Amino acid sequence: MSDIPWSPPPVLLAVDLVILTLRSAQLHVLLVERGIDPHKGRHALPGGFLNNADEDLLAAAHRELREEANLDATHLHLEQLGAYGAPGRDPRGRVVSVAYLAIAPGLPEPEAGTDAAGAAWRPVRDVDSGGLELAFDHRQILADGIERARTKLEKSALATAFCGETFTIAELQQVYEAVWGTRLDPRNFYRKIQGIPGFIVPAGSERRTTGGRPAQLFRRGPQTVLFPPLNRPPSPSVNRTDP
Amino acid sequence: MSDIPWSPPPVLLAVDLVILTLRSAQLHVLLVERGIDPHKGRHALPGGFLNNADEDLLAAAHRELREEANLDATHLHLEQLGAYGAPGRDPRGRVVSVAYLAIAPGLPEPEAGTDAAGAAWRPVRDVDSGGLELAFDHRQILADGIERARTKLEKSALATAFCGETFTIAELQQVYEAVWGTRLDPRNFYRKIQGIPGFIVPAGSERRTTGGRPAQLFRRGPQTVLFPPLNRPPSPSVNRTDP
DNA sequence: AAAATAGTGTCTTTCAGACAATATTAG
DNA sequence: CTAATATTGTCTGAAAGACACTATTTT
Repeated sequence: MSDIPWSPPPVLLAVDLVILTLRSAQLHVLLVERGIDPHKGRHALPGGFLNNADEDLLAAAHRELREEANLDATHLHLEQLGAYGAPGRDPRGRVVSVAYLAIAPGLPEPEAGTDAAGAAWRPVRDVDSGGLELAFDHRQILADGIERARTKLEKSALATAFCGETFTIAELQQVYEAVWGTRLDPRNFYRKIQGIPGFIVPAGSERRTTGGRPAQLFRRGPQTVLFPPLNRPPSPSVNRTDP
Repeated sequence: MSDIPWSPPPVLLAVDLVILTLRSAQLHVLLVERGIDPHKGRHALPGGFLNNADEDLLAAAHRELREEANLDATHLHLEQLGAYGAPGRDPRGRVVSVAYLAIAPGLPEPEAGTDAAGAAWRPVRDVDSGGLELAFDHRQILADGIERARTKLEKSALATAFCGETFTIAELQQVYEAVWGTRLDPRNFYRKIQGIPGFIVPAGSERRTTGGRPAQLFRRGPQTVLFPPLNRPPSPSVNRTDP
C-alpha cells in the first residue's frame, strides 16, 4: 500500500566538499589526489559516498570533513551548495553528488601520517587559471562554492569563519580582499565594520605585533546578519552609464 | 578496476517544484493533492521520481513542470534550490529530493481535464499562516524557495518572470511588493527602475486602461544583472541603532 | 469637475569612497 | 629619528526616502 508505483531507478549518492581557507592572504581550497581509477591521479574535492542508507546528508559531510580533511566541526561553517547530477558526470554509473561549502580558519598542512594524507591546500588561483585540472565536474562545483562565499560575505558574518578565535580588523579585511579579489581602503573598511552592530566585539584590550602600532583584537559578535551590508564593489565589467 | 569499492547504499531520487506566481497581487504557489498513501489527501509540491537512470535533473524538473503543472518552459525561470535528504522524510525509504524554483507569469487555474487536474494555485499566506499543512518537508522547501526569490529580486531581473510579455512599471512594483511583503513608494520605484540600464525597455508607446492615466508598456531588457541593485527595505525586526 | 493613476522635480538624510591627519609601536 | 601599521576626522558625490507637483485618463 505505501509502496512506490513503478520502481524508479536507484542512484548512488555522494557528498563533495568545497573547503576554503586563507593562507598568506590567498584563498586556498583543500584538494585530494585520487587514488582509484575514475580520474586516477587527478586532483579532486574531498568527498565520498553515503555510508549507509540512514546517514543524513549533513552528517555525511561532517564525516568526510573529519575523514578526508582531518577537520573538526568546531567553529566551522558548513552549508549546502546544491546537487550535481548530470548523467555522464561519473563513468561508474548514475552518481548524484550533494556539494557542501565549508569555511575553515587558516590551518597547517594536513599532510603527515594522518587520515588526510594526500590532501593539501591549493591556491584557488591555480585552479581557475587552468593550471590545475580537477576531476569530474569539480571545477564547476568549486566555482559555485566561491561564488556562494562571495555573496555571503556581503550580508552574513561568514568572514569571521576564515579567522581564528580572535582577529584584528586588518585580518578581517584580508578575508574580504582575498575572497572578493579586490582591494579595499583600510580606513573606510575600519569604520564600516565598526558601524555594524554585533558583528565583532572587542576581545580584551590585547594586542599583537606586526611592525607598527598594535591593533585591537576582536572576536565574533552575536549578529549573523550584517546590517548595513558590506557591498562588494561593482566589477568593472558590468554596465554603467560611464560619461 | 573502475568499480565502486564497497557498494554504497542506493537511494531514490525525486524532483520537487516550487512554482510561484502572482494572482491578484498575492503570491501563490502551485500545489497538488496527493492521491496515494504517504500523506494521502494532503497538499504537496508538484514533483516525482526520476524517470530513468539517464534523465538529467533539470530535464526531470522540466518534465514534471509539463506533466503536473501543464506549464511549458517558454519564458519561465527555473533554477535549482538544493537537495533535501533527511533520512526520515519519506516513509517509503531513502528518498532524496532535488528541489527547483520556478517562476511563472499570472495564469488561469490549471484545473480542467488536463494532466494537471488536482493542481491548484494556493496563496502562500495560507501555508505559512499554518492554515494549510504540506506533505513531507515541503513546507521547508517552499520557505527556502520564497527566500531565494526574495533575495534574487534584488540583483537579478527575476521579477519580470512574474509578468507577461509586456507590463507596466506599476505591475512590476506589485511583484516586488507581493514577494517582499512590503509597500514601496510608486514614485521612487518608478525612478529607480528607470535608472537601471537594460532592465526594461519600452514596448511600443501602447497603453492599458485602469481608471487613471494610461501607463507605458515595457518588456524585459537584455540585462539580467541589476545595477544599481534594488535593495529590499530592512525588516523592522533587525538590529538598528534606534535613538 | 472629481477621482484615479502615471510620471517629474526637489529636498534632506544617509552612505560610500577619497584622502589628510593623528597615534603607537619596532628598529 | 624613520618606517610601518592602526585609528580618527573631514570632505564630496551618489543614492534612498519623503513628498509636492504636474499630466492624462475615466466617470
